[in-house]
Amino acid sequence: MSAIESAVRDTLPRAVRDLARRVEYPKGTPVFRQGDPVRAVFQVLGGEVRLARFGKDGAELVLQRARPGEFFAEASLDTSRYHCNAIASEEAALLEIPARALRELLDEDTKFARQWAALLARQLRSARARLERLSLGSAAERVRHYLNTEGHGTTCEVELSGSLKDWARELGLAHETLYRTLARMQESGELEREGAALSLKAHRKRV
Amino acid sequence: MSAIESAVRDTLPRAVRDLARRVEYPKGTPVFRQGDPVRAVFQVLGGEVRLARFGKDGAELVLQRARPGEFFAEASLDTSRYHCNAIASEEAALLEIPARALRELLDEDTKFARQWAALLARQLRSARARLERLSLGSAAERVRHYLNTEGHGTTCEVELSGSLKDWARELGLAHETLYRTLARMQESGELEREGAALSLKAHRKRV
DNA sequence: CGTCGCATTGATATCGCTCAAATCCGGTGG
DNA sequence: CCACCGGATTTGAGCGATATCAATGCGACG
Repeated sequence: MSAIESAVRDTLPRAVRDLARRVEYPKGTPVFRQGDPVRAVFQVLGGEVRLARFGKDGAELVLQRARPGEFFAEASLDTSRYHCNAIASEEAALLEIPARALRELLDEDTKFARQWAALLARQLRSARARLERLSLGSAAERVRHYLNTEGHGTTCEVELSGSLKDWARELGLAHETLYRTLARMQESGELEREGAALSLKAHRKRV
Repeated sequence: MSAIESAVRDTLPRAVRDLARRVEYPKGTPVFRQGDPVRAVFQVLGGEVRLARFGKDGAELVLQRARPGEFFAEASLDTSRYHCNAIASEEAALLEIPARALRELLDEDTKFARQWAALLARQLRSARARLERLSLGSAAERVRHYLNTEGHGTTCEVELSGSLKDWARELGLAHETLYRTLARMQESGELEREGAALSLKAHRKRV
């Protein structure tokens, strides 16, 4: 196990770590599928897992991208079945935390229960930020909103983790539209771009 | 206080009820504003409260509509400032639960902490459902998704609570588009409509 | 070297948004 | 009781932005 993995793992209370098991999934492997009975909650140690649903037309909708340190399926803890599909989009190392044991721990350890609630609240705020973003009408506004929301520093710097195509889907745009929008924003000098690093030039008020 | 209010109130543990205070807000009154320090979490006893943010262009984005029995600002419990505006869209009676006391209660009462976590998880699933909906490309798909997701029974019946205009904003559509879409869906026989009651005729597989 | 997926750009069509106007409806005041 | 008002509900017309289809370059990988 890498040092990074250890660091991630250490964010959990010992009690949880003792419950958990380390598992690995090759790229493209499903961790669970929609409708499967809920057996565990997961934390990503390394790699990436995507939570998605598929529409009848086969279009994939990514609900969440879980990166190292992040949890997923945590909203399913008190349901009987998973409500979406989890697929390792990169080779992934996961910490598998049995649901039953976690539930018991939540009943015993109030400190951990508080942390858990805070985790859920954070996810909820994040989901609402995405909602706000998707309700914006134009592509440029969504990009700006993303940078304002997720970016760091006065220039709202963002280091994209995946491909632009992935990002486009997260923004609810066709990837071609995103390319063009970025190009236009660079053209106008509003946006700075070097590979996967984006930043705003003229910083305007937060959304 | 009405019988309904009592029933709502009874869904809370006594310990919380003892902390809470009943307050009323006339239609249009702000309960709190974005940036205000977090003093309380709320449960709606009667009426309706909307949580919204305003874009720089003045457009309102409704993040959540809280109806009787529902909580709001619960995701702000462990933050220092509210991240959106709460406005009574109808005359509203609320239960105001001081944040500090609630935090203490969460540390003491494990049973309540579990309920609280379940509440957050429910909200999270709901937000993700909305996310899924907004990422759909066409107006008709969003309407179908809404009915499939929120509707009851095999025909996905839904009783709209507000105006169609409100619903349109929740779906991320211009109201004119929603009117036309509904009209076309009725035209094609896919949708049944009687005032605020909607239902699907030919039920197809869930999204 | 061939293949595959991402990145990019072009052309076109579609769909939703915007502006406009007419109607309906509930509530209010004379 | 009736006139009037504001907001919701429709419907129309036109524009523009985005999705879609297509083609090309490019880099990674076997």
